[in-house]
Amino acid sequence: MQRDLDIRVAIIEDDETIREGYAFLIGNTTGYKIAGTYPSFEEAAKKIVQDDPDVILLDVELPGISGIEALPKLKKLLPDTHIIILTVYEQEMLIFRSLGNGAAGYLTKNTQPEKIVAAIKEVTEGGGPMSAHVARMVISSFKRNESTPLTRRETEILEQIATGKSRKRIADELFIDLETVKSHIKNIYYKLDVHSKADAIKAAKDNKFI
Amino acid sequence: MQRDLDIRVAIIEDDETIREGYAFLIGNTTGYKIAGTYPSFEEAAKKIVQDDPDVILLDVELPGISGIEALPKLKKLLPDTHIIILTVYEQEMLIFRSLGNGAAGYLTKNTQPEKIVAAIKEVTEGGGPMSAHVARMVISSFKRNESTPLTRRETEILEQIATGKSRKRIADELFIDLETVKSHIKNIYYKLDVHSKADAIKAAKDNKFI
DNA sequence: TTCTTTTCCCCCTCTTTGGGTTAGTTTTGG
DNA sequence: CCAAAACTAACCCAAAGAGGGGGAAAAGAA
Repeated sequence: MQRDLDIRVAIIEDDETIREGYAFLIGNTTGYKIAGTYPSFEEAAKKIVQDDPDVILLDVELPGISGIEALPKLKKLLPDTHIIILTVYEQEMLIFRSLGNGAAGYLTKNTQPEKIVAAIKEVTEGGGPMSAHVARMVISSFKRNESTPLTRRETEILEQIATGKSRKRIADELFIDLETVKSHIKNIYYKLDVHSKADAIKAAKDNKFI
Repeated sequence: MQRDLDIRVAIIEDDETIREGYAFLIGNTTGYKIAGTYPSFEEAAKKIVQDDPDVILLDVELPGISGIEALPKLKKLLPDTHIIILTVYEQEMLIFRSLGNGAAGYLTKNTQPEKIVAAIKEVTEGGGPMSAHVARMVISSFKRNESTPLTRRETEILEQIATGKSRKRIADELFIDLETVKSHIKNIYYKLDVHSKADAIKAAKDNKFI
């Protein structure tokens, strides 16, 4: 086995059974090597830089500093290392935050062993491992709520407001009068039961009206 | 040529050159047949049901009713027809929303002819929006630009601004003075070379700083 | 026709924004 | 440890914008 060509994998996971199970699996796969295993981010921070992994498997729910919080810190310690999030949950928010925080991929803990190894290989080659289930969830999150109380024009105007544009600018771009935009906004606020821009944007996004 | 075995393709695209180009290309490929071509959704709505296509190539930016708006209407008219989105720009959000609304795939208009035909074949065989290519795109679209000129605090404040909150409210929620928020915003504007909220949000989103 | 949507008008007050300039404290990196 | 960067805060100003009150005409769809 040529040590220098192996993909070096680190595991940060508090559950010993899972941690050792993954380590055993990966350590016994040709082309892969365990660079280190740690029960928490605090432990990992001490040694992970000299252990120098190519890929880190990171549990989202760690004791102390959570995986989500640890993500940017790990990225800073090891900018070129790919991080794959491990979680039992498959929740939208968590996925978005993980991906937005620099994770290269996302795996649920019940993923089959072969797929875990395949995912590690994939991220080192520049891809992102994403199960069809997760992909479907992410894509469906872009779906609008069809039972919006807002009319087409109101939705359009609220979208523009959400980009930070002024009422005047929206009026100009939609070729309508400023007063018309104001009227629409009054109706939007009434329908969403809010009294400010920020609350309208939040209410609309929460309900997927925009 | 056995008419009944051909894959029937419809094109909804306002640009005549592109429309006829695609029609010529597909019509002259063995196994494919043009079921109809239309310059707008309004035109398509009149005849597309009796033209009965297996696959529809749909432009995102149509005059009148846009492609995005047309998608659910087409799905309702022809529930079993696969729809492939056509776009000039790589408008990620638009593409994702399309996928969420029932599109089976997307193609940019400069795609090579062979790939267009391949994409049509793929969707008729069940390859949908969960292809590795699309999944990769989803992940990369959530990745922040690591070489942001903005500091952590500036990014945080710009994110808050992007939600429509006032400076006062941001100051309160971050437990800092309004004047501090103003200072940060001045620095943000200077760094992004903009002079307004809307422009800062756009510049930051375009560059994936937020 | 009737209802909804879209359009536009007037009034008002108060908040917010963008910009100029300076400066102390804290954190971070070499 | 020291210097640079980041974060914090203060003062000034004019202009623009936001939110809310009321009303009403025109266009479209049901």
